[in-house]
Amino acid sequence: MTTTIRQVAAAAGVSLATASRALSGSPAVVESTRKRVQHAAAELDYNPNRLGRSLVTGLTGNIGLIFPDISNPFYTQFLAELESVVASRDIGILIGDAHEDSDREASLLRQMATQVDSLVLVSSRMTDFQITAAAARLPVVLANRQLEPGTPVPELLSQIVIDVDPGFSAAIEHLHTLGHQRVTYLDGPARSWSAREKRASLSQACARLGIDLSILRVEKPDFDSGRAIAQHLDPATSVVVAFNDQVALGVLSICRDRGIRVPDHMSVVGCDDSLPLGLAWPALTTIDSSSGALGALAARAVLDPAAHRTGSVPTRLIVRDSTAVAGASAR
Amino acid sequence: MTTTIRQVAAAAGVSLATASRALSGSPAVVESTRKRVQHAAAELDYNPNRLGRSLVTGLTGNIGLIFPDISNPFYTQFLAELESVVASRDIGILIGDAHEDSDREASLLRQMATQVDSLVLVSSRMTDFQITAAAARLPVVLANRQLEPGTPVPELLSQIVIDVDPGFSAAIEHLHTLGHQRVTYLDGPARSWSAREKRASLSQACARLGIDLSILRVEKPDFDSGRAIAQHLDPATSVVVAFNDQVALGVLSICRDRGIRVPDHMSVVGCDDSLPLGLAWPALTTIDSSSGALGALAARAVLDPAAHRTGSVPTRLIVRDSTAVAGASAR
DNA sequence: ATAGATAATGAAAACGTTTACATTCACCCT
DNA sequence: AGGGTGAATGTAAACGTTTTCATTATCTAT
Repeated sequence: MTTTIRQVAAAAGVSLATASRALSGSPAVVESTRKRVQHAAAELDYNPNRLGRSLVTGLTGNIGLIFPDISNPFYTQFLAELESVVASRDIGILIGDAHEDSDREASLLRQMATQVDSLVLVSSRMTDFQITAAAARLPVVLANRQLEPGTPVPELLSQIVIDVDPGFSAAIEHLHTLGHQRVTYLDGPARSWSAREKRASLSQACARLGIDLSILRVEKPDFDSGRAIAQHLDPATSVVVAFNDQVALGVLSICRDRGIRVPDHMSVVGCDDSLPLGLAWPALTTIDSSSGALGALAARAVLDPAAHRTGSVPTRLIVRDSTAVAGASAR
Repeated sequence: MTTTIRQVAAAAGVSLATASRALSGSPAVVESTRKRVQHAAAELDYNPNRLGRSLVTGLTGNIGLIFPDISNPFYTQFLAELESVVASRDIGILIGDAHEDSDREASLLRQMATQVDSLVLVSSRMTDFQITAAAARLPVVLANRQLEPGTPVPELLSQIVIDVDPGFSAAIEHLHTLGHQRVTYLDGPARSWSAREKRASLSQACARLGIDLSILRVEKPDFDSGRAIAQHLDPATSVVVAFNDQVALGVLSICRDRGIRVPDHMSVVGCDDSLPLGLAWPALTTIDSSSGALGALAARAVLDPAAHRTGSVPTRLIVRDSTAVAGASAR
C-alpha cells in the first residue's frame, strides 16, 4: 500500500542503509547512487514514515500546545502568531484544549509527551510541581504563567509572561484623572496566574491613588459570562474594568439592553485588544496585551530554549470611547 | 530515563507480552497478574509510548486539520467546535496552516499522513486530483468544499458543506425590498470553493430580481483587506455585500473614517456571524453560516466516516442595523 | 490414567526507520 | 609487492510497542 524505504532501496538496487543515507543527505554516499535512490523514491512516491524515524532518533519534529480554552480569541491569536514564526521549519503542531481543567491538562500532557519534542503550556492551571515534573522529561515553555518566586527553575523550562503593570497602572491613572473614586473589577478564573497578576497590579494602583476597588469573579472569561455578571451589577457602578475584552463586551451588551449609557453612565475598560474593538459601540477602551506577541516570543523560546529562558511582553492603555469623566450623565 | 513497558514487565515479574496484555485490558490475563502489572506501572509512572504502539497497530490516535489561515475566526471557531465534539475520546489534534497556498497544503498533508488516522481539509485550495489522491491513502473529510460534480468520490472521502443559498437569497431579497437596485460584492479568494458558491448564489438571486451586481475581489479576506478595498470604492456605492464579516468590518471602518454613514448612505452586509457583531457600530446585518456547526459536523464525519459521507449546514439572514432603505440619506 | 481441550503465559516477529559496526575494494606509499 | 588508508556500501541492532504463535500447566471427560 504505502511505500517504504525498503522498496525504494530495492528499486534502486541498494541496501536499506544506503537508501536512508542517500535520502537524508549523508555525505558518505556517492553522487551517482544518490541520484538513483532519489529517482526511485520520486518514482514510487515515497514519504518517510515519521513514526519509524522518531522511534529511533528520539525526535518527532512536533511541538505540543496546551490551552485552557481554544475558543478564546486570546489563545487563537497566540496560536496563529506562534504558527507563523514556526512555519518555515517544517514542524508539526499538536494542540490540546484543557477546558480550564488541570486534570485534563495533565492528561493531555501525558498523551503528548511521547510525540512532541517540546511543549508549550499556555496559561497553565497545573501546579508548579506538575509543571516542573513535566520539564524534567522534555523542554517546556511556560507562557502567561510563572513559577512561584523561589521555586527552583528546571534547566528545560522557559517562562514567557505579560507585564501587566504599565497597562493597568495607566488605566487606573486614566480613570483617576477622569475623577472616578470607585472601580469594580471583573476578575478572571481562580486558578489563572495572569488573573492574579492583574488583580495584584490593579489593587496596588488603586491603593496608590486612593481608589476604592471591589472585585467580582467570572469563572469562564467569555462574552456570556460577562453578560451574566453584568446583570447583577449594582446600578450605581460607575466603572467596570474587565479581565478581558470578551467580558467587557458582555457588559457593554447588557448596558445596551438596560439603557445604561456608556460612557456617560458607566465607564468600561477591557483587556487584551483581542478583537476589532475600535468598531464596537462604543469603541472600547482597553489594555493592550498582545497575545500575538506572546505567541511569537513563545515560538522563539521553543526554537532556541537556551537563548530564551525568560521573556516578557509589555502592556499599554488604549483609550477609546468607553471611558469618560465621572458623573457625565449629570451634564 | 523514561520508563518502558519492558521495565514494568520486569518489575512485575512477567514477560513483555503479558505486561502489554495486562495494561491493554486483554481478557487473556488472570486478574491477579493484571493487578500486579498495573501496580508496577503506576509505581514507575509508566506512560505508553504512542510512537511504538502506532508503528505496530497502524493507528495513531491523532487526526489532522489543515486550514487556509488559522488567524481567521471562521476557522478558529470551526476548530474549537470540532475539538469539543472530539474531546471525550482522547484523540490528538494536529493542525496545519497552509497560508492560502496549495503547495504548502500538499506538503502539510505529506507531513501529517504518517502520523494521523484521518485528515480534515478545511476550505482546501488543492485540486480535486490531489484531494482524491489523499483520500486513497487515508480517510479524508472535506469541509467547506465539494468535488466537481461528476468526479468519482473515493470511498474514504466525506464532504461537509455550507448551503449558502437560503442566506444569500434572503439577503438580496431583503435589499430588494429596501429598494436597492445595485449591489457591490466583495468576493473572496480566487481558489476558494465557497467563494465561488457565494458568488454563484448571489448572481442568481440578483438576476432573479433584476438587481445590478458588480464584483470586486479580495485576495485575503481579512479586516485590513476590507479596509484596503473599501478605500477604492465608488463613493456612489449604496450596497456592499462582503465575503465575510472581517471584510465587512473593514468596510465599516473606512466608512467611519470618511464620514460615510451606514446605513444611511451605504448598506453593508457581512457573512458568517463569526464575531460579536451585535456590538459593532452599527450592528452588522450578516448571513449566518456557522463555522461552529460545520466543525461539529466534520467531527462527526471523522468519528464515523461511513455514517456521514455528506453533510450540510444551512444559512440564514440576520438583519441588524447596517442595512436600510435606498436613498435614506435624502430623508 | 490418559488424551484432549482450555487457560495463562512466554518467545519472537513485526512495524519503518536510523546508525554503529563490519565488509569490500581501489588506491597510494614505501 | 604488500600493508595501510579511506571511501562506499552492506549487515544488523535498536527504538517501544502489539500480536502471532508456541509452550506450559490445569482441568475435564473418557
